[in-house]
Amino acid sequence: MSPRRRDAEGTTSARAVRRAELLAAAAEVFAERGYAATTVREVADAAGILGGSLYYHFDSKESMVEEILSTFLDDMWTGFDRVLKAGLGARQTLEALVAESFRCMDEHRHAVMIYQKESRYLAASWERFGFLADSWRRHQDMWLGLLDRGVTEGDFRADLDKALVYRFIRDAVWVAASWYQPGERLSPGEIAKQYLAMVLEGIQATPKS
Amino acid sequence: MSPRRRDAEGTTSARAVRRAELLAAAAEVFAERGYAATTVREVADAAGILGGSLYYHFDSKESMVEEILSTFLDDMWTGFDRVLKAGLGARQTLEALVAESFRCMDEHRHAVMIYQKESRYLAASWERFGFLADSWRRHQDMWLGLLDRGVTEGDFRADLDKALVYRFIRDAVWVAASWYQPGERLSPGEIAKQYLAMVLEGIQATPKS
Amino acid sequence: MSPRRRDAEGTTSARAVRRAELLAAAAEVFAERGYAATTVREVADAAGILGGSLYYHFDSKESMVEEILSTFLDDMWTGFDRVLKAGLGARQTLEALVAESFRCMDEHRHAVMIYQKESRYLAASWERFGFLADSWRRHQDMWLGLLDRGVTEGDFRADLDKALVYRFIRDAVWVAASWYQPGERLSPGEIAKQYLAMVLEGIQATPKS
Amino acid sequence: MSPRRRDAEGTTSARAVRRAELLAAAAEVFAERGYAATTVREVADAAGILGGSLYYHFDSKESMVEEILSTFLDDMWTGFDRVLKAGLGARQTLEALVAESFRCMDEHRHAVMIYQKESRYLAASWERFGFLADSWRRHQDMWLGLLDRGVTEGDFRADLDKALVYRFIRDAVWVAASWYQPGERLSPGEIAKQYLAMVLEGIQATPKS
DNA sequence: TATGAATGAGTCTTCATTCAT
DNA sequence: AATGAATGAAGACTCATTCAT
Repeated sequence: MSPRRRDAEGTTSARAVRRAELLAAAAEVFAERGYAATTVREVADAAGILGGSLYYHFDSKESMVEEILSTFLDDMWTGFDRVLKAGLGARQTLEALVAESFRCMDEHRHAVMIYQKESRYLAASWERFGFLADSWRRHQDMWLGLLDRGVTEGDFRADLDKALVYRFIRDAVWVAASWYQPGERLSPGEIAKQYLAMVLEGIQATPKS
Repeated sequence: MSPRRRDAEGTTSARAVRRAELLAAAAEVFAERGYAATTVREVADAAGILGGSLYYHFDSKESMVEEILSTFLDDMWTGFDRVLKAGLGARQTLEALVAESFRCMDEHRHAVMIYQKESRYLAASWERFGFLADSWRRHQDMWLGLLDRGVTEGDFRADLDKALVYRFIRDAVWVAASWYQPGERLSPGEIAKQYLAMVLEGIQATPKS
Repeated sequence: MSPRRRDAEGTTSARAVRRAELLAAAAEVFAERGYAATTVREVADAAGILGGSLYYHFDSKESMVEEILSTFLDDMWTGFDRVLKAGLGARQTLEALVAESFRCMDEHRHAVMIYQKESRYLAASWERFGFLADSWRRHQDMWLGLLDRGVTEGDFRADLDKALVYRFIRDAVWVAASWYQPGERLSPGEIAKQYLAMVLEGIQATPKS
Repeated sequence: MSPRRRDAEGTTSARAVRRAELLAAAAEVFAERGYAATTVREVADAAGILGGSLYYHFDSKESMVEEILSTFLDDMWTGFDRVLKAGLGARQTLEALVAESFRCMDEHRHAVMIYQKESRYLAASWERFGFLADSWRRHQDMWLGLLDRGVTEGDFRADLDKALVYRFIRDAVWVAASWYQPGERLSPGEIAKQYLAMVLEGIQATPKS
């Protein structure tokens, strides 16, 4: 029986638990220092073992990031799909997506940072990371579609360049990962609320009419 | 007049011109691939010379990024300082800063991308990059001060978390560097205008009153 | 008992043994070819491993010479100090020091050669090798002091320039390292005896009185 | 007419003068830092020109040392041969050789240092430096022959190992180059006298008989 | 499961040397 | 004669990876 086999019955085996621990350590270091600049030894140090020992659990440094990112993306798209299937209006969909994004950030903070910073480089360098480019494309389609619908339905302004708006929202939301600290002052929900306020209504004081 | 002569009167000497060319090539590659993941050979290839030849002009890979970043930051802060000294109201200051940011992005696109992605890593790893952390701090002080003033003066909404707003604007603006292509559809000025519209008024359709 | 265990009680751990082996190989090559002219690959070849593998054990080429030299100097000064504390007369002290020098040469032949040839360059180039200059100074003080005492006590001639005599002895003794082959014709003790005969009595045939 | 041609009629051409200047600068740096550790740029710096410019005068770094050393050796052997042909007794020959050695050291100090430190490495590494090994052999033959004669003629003690005495004298004399400063306290002649006193009579105080 | 020693490809950097000007 | 930009081979060092224990 191979020690690498996926656990048959979904039991969270000791092995899977250890993998998750190691990946959490790896994600933190990758997020902080950048994937390319991080050595396997640094990952191992963070996990409290020696460099070579990581290779008992993982094939390579690459397969570590891959697993970190795909785990996060699976979760994110599960969440997004749930929202998209809920049959909400454009504006409420947007609100739900932003909320979902911040929830993801709360749970996969380091993965999100890596996704932000390294996607392009990874996708461009190795075929196995093609799924990252796919995810960005899906992201774009989702948002452009939503913005279209929102304008049609009269929820969103029609005088803005949609490609610009898409990037504006995408970036503003995701870059938050780089400063967000779980368990700090603001909860993901509160941040989402304030972000939505800014995005939807702007930061300008409304003239008392 | 020999090109060898030290340039006394600010004449751009042949040497300085060559340095600038090489740095432009380096900036592009660093921006695309990431500093750590870029090899000196790739930089040299992009410049059309051999790896070792770069060391005639620069001490090290590090000193190349250093010069790229400091040149950009000098220009940026010169621009920002000009705006800040102009004695404008909070809202107009914000508009001018955003416009200035996009102008910088137009001129130093790759440097901006590097500044975005690598600042933290560089500043944390080597003392010589302390000026990056300084710049971020100054950035933050500038924006927080401006937001404060804007709220006081009644230009900006008072119900938002200022730290959040600061990061929101900072990120939304700067991350644009990662997709902005000089000479494409939208000019820096137009992008700035649309960004300001979103930031100030939001993307929500205004209810016909 | 695992060889991995940290050696608490001064047990020579496997690691320390390996280091010593590698340093012995390095010392031989450095002594033969000169430190600067020796490549890390040559050291590794001499040790039967690959270049990169040396860096598992040592930080750098520099730290290899440093360890070679400091190990030797520690031993040498331990020996000299023992002699100096023995309360012998000047002449006997000189004899004991020369004997001790040849014993050191027997045990640390390559380190001595390196000490002879590279001290000045190393000490002048890197601060970390300041201990070499210190050792030379101590050497000088020791010999000048001894010669002074010897003249005072009537053991040594008074008509010679002491600085010259010091250098004469120092050089004559230590340069022997460059031709001395352990286990050859003459033992360290015999060489010391003959050297002392020359230094003390000269090579001139004594007139039959 | 090639610019490299040897001046036909022994005229000290401007070219030859410049070569000598450059070689003097090179010798000083080689002596100080060691041949292998010295860069061509350092030689050029010492000469006040740029690295590449040296190649107008010399073929290579190697040919610089070669010329430095062969010039010195030619002079030295001319001097030694004059002494050997003078038909002196063994003891007086020895005195004359030592005196001649110190005269050479005075005139070719840096070359002597290089000869001392780099001969073995150079001779072992490149065929063109075979003349160095030849010189050492000739040296050895000369001294061993002289010592033999001196013992036979009753000038020197018979109870010493001749190979040892040879090395003793050779080293003691030549290593002086490493500390000798022309124009300091002692003249070459005085140093020679004191060295001879030590070598011949020893440093021991002679019992008042 | 983990260790620790080693591998070997690859990286940054140095430097002797060339050459057009 | 000398400059300064470039070459290209080689050197020190790094690091992902392997493997016997």
